[in-house]
Amino acid sequence: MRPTVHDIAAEAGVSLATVDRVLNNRPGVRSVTRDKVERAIATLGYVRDVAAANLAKSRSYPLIFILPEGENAFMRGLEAEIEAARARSAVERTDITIVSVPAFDAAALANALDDARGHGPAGVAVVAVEAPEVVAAVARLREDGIAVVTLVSDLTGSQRDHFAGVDNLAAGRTAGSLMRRFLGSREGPVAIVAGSMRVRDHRDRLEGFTAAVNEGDAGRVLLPVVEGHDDPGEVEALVDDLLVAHANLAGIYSLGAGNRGLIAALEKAGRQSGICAIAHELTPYSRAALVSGTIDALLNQDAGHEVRSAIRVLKARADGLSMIEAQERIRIEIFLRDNLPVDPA
Amino acid sequence: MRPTVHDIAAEAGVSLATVDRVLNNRPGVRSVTRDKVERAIATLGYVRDVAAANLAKSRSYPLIFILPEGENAFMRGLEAEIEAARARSAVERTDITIVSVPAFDAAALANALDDARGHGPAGVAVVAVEAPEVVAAVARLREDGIAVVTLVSDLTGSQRDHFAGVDNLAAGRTAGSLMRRFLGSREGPVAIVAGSMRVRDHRDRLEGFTAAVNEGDAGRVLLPVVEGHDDPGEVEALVDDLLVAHANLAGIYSLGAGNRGLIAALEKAGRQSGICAIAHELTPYSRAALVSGTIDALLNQDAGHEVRSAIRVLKARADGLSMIEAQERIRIEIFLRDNLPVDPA
DNA sequence: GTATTTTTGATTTACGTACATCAAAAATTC
DNA sequence: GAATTTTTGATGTACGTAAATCAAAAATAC
Repeated sequence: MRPTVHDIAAEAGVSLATVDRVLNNRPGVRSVTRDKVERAIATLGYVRDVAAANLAKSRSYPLIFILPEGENAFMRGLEAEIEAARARSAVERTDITIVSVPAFDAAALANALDDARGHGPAGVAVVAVEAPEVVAAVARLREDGIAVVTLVSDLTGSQRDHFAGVDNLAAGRTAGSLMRRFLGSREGPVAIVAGSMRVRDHRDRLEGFTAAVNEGDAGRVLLPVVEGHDDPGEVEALVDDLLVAHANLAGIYSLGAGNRGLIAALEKAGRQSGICAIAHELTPYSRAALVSGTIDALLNQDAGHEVRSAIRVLKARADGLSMIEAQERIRIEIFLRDNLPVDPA
Repeated sequence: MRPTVHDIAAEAGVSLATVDRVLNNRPGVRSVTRDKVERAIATLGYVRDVAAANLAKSRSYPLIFILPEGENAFMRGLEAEIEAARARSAVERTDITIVSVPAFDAAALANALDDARGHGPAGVAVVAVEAPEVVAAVARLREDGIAVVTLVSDLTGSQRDHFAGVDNLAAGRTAGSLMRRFLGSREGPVAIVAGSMRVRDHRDRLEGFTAAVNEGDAGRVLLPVVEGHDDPGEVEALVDDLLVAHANLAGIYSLGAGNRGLIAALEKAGRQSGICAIAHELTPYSRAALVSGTIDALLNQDAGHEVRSAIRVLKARADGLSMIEAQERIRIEIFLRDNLPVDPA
């Protein structure tokens, strides 16, 4: 049987009230006594029964999720997963609020973080934009003892407790390696379409891709990176131009969102162009393009996993508990036509 | 605020005791009254607070894991994950027992299942071997109201509640597709090394691979499947023979375990042989071979995820609760040298 | 209508923890 | 050594559910 507070009291030779004072760092305990109790806790290997504690406290976890607005299919999928988590609120004792901010707008994001702080939540999950004011806003949250998790895109130099997202350097490398192997000896340059170099994940992917696609001998020519700001229309125009300017284009790596535009441009050009296309994130559009052969490979991060992970970590941090590291590792999923999960629709 | 049993009692106009009788199907309630209570439950959207209920019941979940013995690195890794879960028993209210049985031995497995039944656990997780006596043993467990989850390898036609493992048909297809794309126009046949056709996962992988590697035109010659029974020594001898017999061998697909033998044979032959090797399961050996370039791609199933998933599902089933489907989907992970997770060691 | 059985209500204790109150004991100050 | 402050103990209530007991009420049988 698992030891309880009563066992600690007996072991330490103090009353239940004193054990309670130590466990919940309430004042009025001499350090000698505190030591006795802490020794008893260590000896018995006591761990607080979180379920019972939460019951007694009627605890709930108010959490705030901040993510970019706009028609980015991945972000809307992420939001759907947060909604799904909200539906489980009763069971999980969470109370989730979703806040939308303009994409790639550091000032707006910093404001949203400060607003969140005003509500005194137990934790905040945020899709970060890298900027000093955002780092500062996160620091303020942490000073108030609010747990912070970055979601999808990390925030360099910040005090965030955890990053719920993939290793984007490795993701870029993986894309580069696949591009290299899929192209084999085929001639022609490779184009790269990004969203914005303002977000860490895009920068990381670019770096990884560039390194891996030319690993060994290769000598593959990479065209200058173009930015489509995750906007389908913008991306489509950019890819149209690329296809015109480079008749012998061998491959395209789309490392951001707006794949609807990429797919439209490629299909206009006719897939017989034989261009090897690698993109990110499984959405209804990109899925269809993978099945039809317009896209050759998709790298994906499981939005549902990220959201559930963020919630677990925020709850654990709010209670000062540890987490199961391996469970919170977000995988870089590689989808070919052959290993697509069953369509949920 | 979430409704409680008190709210139901008030809503239905009955006493707390009656609500309790209905909720825990105790006898002695007229069907008219039972209906009243059930309507109140529906109206208020009551869901039992599992944490509070478990506290009141001092409930624990005795679980039994049955897996094959032997030096199969993947299975030993799986066992380590079960041990890790056992270390969390106090927090998760589980009480986990591990049972080992000879590999590929249906009779021994059926006996182990019957033994497990004798202990009256809340649930059983089992790495299945396909055989009628195993199916029958699982049926007996289910008759006793014991939840059953198959782990890694499924059991066709059985009454198991859930399968915690990957879609091995898709895994085989994925391997085939990668082999086809990686080989490109390179000449030469492809060899296939299996463990045993007695387990469902190996049969499925073979089927998927065969279909995908020759998709489209391809016309790749596949050598007859050889069985190494997941034994490194046996596998090494088989691969040695293959390399001698087929000087122009283009690729090898190892769909079972015993990769230590495969790697040894390939390295003896010298990797300049330029054979494209694709195998399953990330272990210390296969990881090193992937890094060194002896193996080109590894398909993996996350043993930790499978174990945690099995536990979640068994607990939920034991309580008659539903699960988060997406969370229990075990992914087919594709590892290249470029997206290897950080070495835990 | 009485006797019997079945159904329902009222009440209590328990699970492990949190939190509050008040009295008693110990330590500190002067 | 008395007065004051700090520390500790004893006790009770609460969280939401489970489970048990016993009495009261209602339904059924004869």
